[in-house]
Amino acid sequence: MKTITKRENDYSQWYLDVIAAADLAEHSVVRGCMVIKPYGYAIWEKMVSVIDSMLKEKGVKNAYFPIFIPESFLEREKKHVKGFSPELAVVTHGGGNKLQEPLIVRPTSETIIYDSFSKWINSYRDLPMLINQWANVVRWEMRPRLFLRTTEFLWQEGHTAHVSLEEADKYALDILNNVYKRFAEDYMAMPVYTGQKSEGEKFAGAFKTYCIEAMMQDGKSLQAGTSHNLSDNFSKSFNVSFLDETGRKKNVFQTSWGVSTRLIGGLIMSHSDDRGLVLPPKIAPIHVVIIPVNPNEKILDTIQSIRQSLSGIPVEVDLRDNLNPGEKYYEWEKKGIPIRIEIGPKDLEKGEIVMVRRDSGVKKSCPIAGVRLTIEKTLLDIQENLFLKALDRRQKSNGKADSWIAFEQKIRSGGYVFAHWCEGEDCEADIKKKTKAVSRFLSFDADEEGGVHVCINCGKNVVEKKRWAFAKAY
RNA sequence: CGGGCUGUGGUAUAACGGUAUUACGCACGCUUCGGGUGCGUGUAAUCCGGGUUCAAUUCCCGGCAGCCCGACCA
Repeated sequence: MKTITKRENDYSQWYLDVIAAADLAEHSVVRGCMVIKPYGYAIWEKMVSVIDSMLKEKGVKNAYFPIFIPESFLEREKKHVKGFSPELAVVTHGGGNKLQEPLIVRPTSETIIYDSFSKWINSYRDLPMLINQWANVVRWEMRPRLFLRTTEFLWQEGHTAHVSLEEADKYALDILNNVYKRFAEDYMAMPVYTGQKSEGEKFAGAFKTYCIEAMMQDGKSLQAGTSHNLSDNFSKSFNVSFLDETGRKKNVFQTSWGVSTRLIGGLIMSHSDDRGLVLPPKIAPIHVVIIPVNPNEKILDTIQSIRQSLSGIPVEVDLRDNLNPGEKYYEWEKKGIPIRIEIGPKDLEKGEIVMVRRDSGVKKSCPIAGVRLTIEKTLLDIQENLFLKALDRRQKSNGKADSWIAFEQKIRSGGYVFAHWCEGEDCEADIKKKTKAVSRFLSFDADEEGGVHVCINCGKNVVEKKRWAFAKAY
C-alpha cells in the first residue's frame, strides 16, 4: 500500500495520494474528466442533501434545463460569451447531420434558464423567482486537477429574479452568508472568508461577484463558492421583464450562485493528514466503524447490541476475516472515518470498548454501557476540533503588508496577505506576474482603517479603507 | 496552448537493442489475528500509430494521457 507523505514540493502528489487511498475518485479515460467512485460520491450526496434542504428552506425550487445551449444564446450577453468562449465544448453534429446551429455543452446555464424566465415572468407577482438546478457542466480547462478543476463537474446553480437591484443584492448575499458560509463552516468544518471579488476576478457578465474563500494546508486559497449580483445585464439581453404595480414594464434584476464538487477538493485539502482523509462527522457517510479483534460469538453479540444502541448513527461493522485488525485500522483511517471502535476478548472481560479518534489519534477505553453518549459527544467534539484547527492554521498563516518587500515575502510563505490596493486591473495583472498571487476578496469583516493609504504595488493613493486579501490560488 | 519531466500486469517497479523482473494486490488453500501475520499455488503488463533494425519496452518521429511551471478557471 502507498505511504502518504506530505512534502513541500510535491503537495500535489500528497493530494492525489489521499484521493486514491481514500478511494474517492480517479482519472477518466476522457481528458480532464474524473470518475467519482462510490465512496467519493457518498460524500457528494451528503453535501447535496444538506445544501438542497438549506435552499428549500429559503423557498428555492429545483428545476432542470437542457444540457445543450444554442450558440446564439451565449452570444447575447457580450461579456459572458467573451469570458467563456475559450473553454467551451461544442456539438456540431446530431443524428448524422451537421447542425444548422452548433450547440454548446453548458458551461453554466444563465442563458438557457433566462430564456425560460422570459416566458415565465410577466408580473411583479411572479417575483422573486427562485430556481435551482443540480447538474453537470463542462468547461474545457487547460489544466485539470481532480475535484478542484475537472473538465466536467457536478454542481448546483441557483438563479433568481427580483424587482430591484437592492433586493437582488440582498439575496445574493443571503445565499452567500446563510447557505454557503454556514455549510462550509458548520458542516465541512472549513473556515471561510466572505467578500467581494475584484473587477478582474468577477464572473463573466456579473455586476458584482461575492465569494467564500478558504485557506488550504499548503498556503493556497480556494474559491469554494460564488454568488453573483447580475443586475439587469442578462435580463436586458434575454428580455426578462415584468409589469410593476403601476403597470410599467421593467427588467428584472438577477442573481446566480453555485457550489460544486470542488468542495470535496476543499475538504481534502483542509483536513487530511499523512494517513489519508479526515472527515468532519457531519459530512462523513459513515461515522463509526467497529472492528472486532479475534471475534467469537460473544463479541459478535456485543457488537450487535452496541449497534442497536447506536441506532440513527451511521455505523459500519468490519467483519472481513481475510484481514488483520491492523490492516483494517489503516484502511478506515485512510477513508477518514471519524471514530473507530475496537472490541476484543480483553475488552469484553472489562465490559469496555476501545475508541479511537481519527482527528487526534487519541485512543481510549470506555464502558460499553455509556457508549452512545460517549460517541455522540466525541462526534461533536471532532467536528468542532477540526474547525478550530483549520481556523488556527489560517490565523497563523495570515499576514499584513504595508510595503512591497513585506508583501512579496509574505506571499512567498503562503497564506493570505492583507494589503491596501488600488483595484486597477493592470496593477492586479502586474502583481500576479511578479508574485503569482492574485486578489482574492475584499472581506466583509475587514476593518476600515483611517488615514491615507497607497497601493501596495503601484503606490497610487487608495480610496478603499479596507485591505484586500491576496494569495496564491488554485 | 507554450516550457520541463513521464508513460511496462489493478498498483509500484526492473530489463547493454535479443525469452519481460520483482513486490504489493487479486483468486484458492492452510496459518495468523490488540497497528500492515507467515507459507504455498495460481492470475495479470510494455499508452496508440508510424519509422530505423534480422530483432524495439529500449533508438527516432507523430499522437494521446498524467505530473510540475506559465496563461484559463467553480
